[in-house]
Amino acid sequence: MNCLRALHNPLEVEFLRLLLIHTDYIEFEAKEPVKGIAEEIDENLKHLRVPEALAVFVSVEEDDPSNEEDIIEEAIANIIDVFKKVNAERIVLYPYVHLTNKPSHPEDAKRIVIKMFEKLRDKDIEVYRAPFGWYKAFELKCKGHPLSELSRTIIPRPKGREEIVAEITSEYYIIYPDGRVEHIEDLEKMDLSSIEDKALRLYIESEELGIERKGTPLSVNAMRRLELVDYEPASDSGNMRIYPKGAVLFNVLVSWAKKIALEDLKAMEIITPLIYDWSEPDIREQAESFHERHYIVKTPDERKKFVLRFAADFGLFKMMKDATLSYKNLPIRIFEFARSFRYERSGEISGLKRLRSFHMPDLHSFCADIEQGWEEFATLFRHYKRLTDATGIEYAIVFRAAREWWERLRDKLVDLVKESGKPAFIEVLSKMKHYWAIKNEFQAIDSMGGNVQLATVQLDVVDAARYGIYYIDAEGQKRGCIIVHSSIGSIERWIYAVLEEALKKEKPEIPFWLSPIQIRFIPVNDDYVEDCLKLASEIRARVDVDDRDISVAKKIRDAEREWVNMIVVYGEKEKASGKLPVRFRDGHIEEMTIEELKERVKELLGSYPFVPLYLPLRLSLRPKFVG
RNA sequence: GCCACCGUAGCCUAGCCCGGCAGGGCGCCCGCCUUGUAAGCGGGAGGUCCCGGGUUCAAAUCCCGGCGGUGGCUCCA
Repeated sequence: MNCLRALHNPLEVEFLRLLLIHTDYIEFEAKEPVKGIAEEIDENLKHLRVPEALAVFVSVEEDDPSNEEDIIEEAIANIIDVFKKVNAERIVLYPYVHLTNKPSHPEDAKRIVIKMFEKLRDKDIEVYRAPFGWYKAFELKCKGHPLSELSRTIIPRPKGREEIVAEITSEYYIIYPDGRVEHIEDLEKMDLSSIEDKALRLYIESEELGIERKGTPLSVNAMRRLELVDYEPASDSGNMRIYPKGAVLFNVLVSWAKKIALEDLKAMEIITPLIYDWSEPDIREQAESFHERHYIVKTPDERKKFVLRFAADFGLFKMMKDATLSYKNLPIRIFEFARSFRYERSGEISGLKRLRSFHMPDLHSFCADIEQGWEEFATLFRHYKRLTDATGIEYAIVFRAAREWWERLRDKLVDLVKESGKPAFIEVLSKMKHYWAIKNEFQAIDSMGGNVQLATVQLDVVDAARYGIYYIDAEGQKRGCIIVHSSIGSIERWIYAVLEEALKKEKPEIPFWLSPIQIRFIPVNDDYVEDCLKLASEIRARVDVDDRDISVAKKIRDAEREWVNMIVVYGEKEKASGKLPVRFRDGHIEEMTIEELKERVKELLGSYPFVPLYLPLRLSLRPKFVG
């Protein structure tokens, strides 16, 4: 869900020039004030002679006032660096517009020079300043050693992510379904017992307060024992092997994701390449800005390098940049089932929760304006909530928003939470951290009380113009789209969440529609295998037949350990009566005819997607993959 | 990436602290049993004790380095 970020080049925008001269002395005299610019000064500051000084001539160029502090800081760091290297005793700041041919407004320059002066003084450096806005006479004697004459151009160092993030402060709220918005004064000290929604409470403890979990999530062993997913030692860490039964579960989830996107939301599906040319400037810039967290693929002759995509955005945005869009087309939704790769650091990989290779159903909506964007955000939120509810997993609803957008969208957001009937935790950030104005997260709670993010919806107000994704409005003007990024979350994480939810119970159960094996027939002995095969083939469900030559009790035990939803023992009695004893996970047995069973299956399946079981019908023909 | 713990047959594991023939259960194969709602009985095959190095007469065991897994930290664009 992440983006190509074409950052503007700071070189072209703002800077400050310095000329640094290590002097035996510098002497100046203010002669005449420049009209409208000159600062008022004491008589005794009009004429100064400063020995053993580092003379710093400063000119301020057209600058962006929003970056002023950064520029000053960087300039001070440079001056002090030279000051120490040349071992000067004091500093003289000398405003000198002539170093540039595109000077800033004098008021800005004056303010910046004065601030620099004050900062240097605050660092206990003996510092003097020539008055601003006067015609001055000056004289100096340069020492002439190699470092005695230097010029520096100050470019505000683009801030690292850490710095930007460190400057952002957060406030927290809980929005209740009755419309109440509770401001949390102190997250550390808040009374969690007052939160009725258990998942929300667990989420806050786990993610926001970092309370330690009790141990290894149960799915880590279960995924292997159930022959769903396993580690692949012959690959890189975090690249999993998926067994046939895992593939069934995987494909049901994929069908579900596609059904939501393509049928319910009428998105258009696309397929884009996995690898992207490393020499494309925007791709390279984006990839490099991401801490080397990507795989590189080289051609055999090593003449070309490609980056393995870490999200669907690469191909999608390239495609949309080339597309011609009219306001009449909007909003449009584009879906891609995107296998993605992220080179997560070794300690960050974990079970099915965090992988280096994963499958992300990715849905992007392109909208005309913020109103349409919000409508889309709300629509997607409703869908994802309904669908998350359908899996029966325990989850918390979280929103994050930049302050300006929280203020702007607050009423609408509260209405959305009211409508959802579930309280939501919201983090309000002092400024925008990424591209989104507001985002939503569905946070599932695992068997150990830990949390993992599944679905997300993000309202992106900045990226479209940056990527060159435009539409033509009713007046024929080119305008940037509002992009809503969203996903139900990776298929792997869904497998994790479904298993974790099942494992919270004493007798784990996967919801019928997701379960790899839904019904198992157990013939009492060889004489009934053929009948069972025939019955199994009549039901549109994932059904199999345990035809192994072992005791019925043993077959039942195996079926239970495999979490089969319904077990049917079939022998003489059943053949005679036509009634099937269907054993459910809770242990109770219901007698029903084959027609009644088929009806029950239909009910349970409802409108969920169905994927057949692509495994031998007879258990005796199946290999054991684990154990 | 950092810290801690772990790595013995396809799977689960005993043995490791205190160096001396690698043991059990599941699964698999063979045979018997013909099975009725959570493990029927007997036999057999199966080992690079994660990898590399070191100490020692002798290393699964002790030491060093690596790889892999899990948890925590950080991170999650």
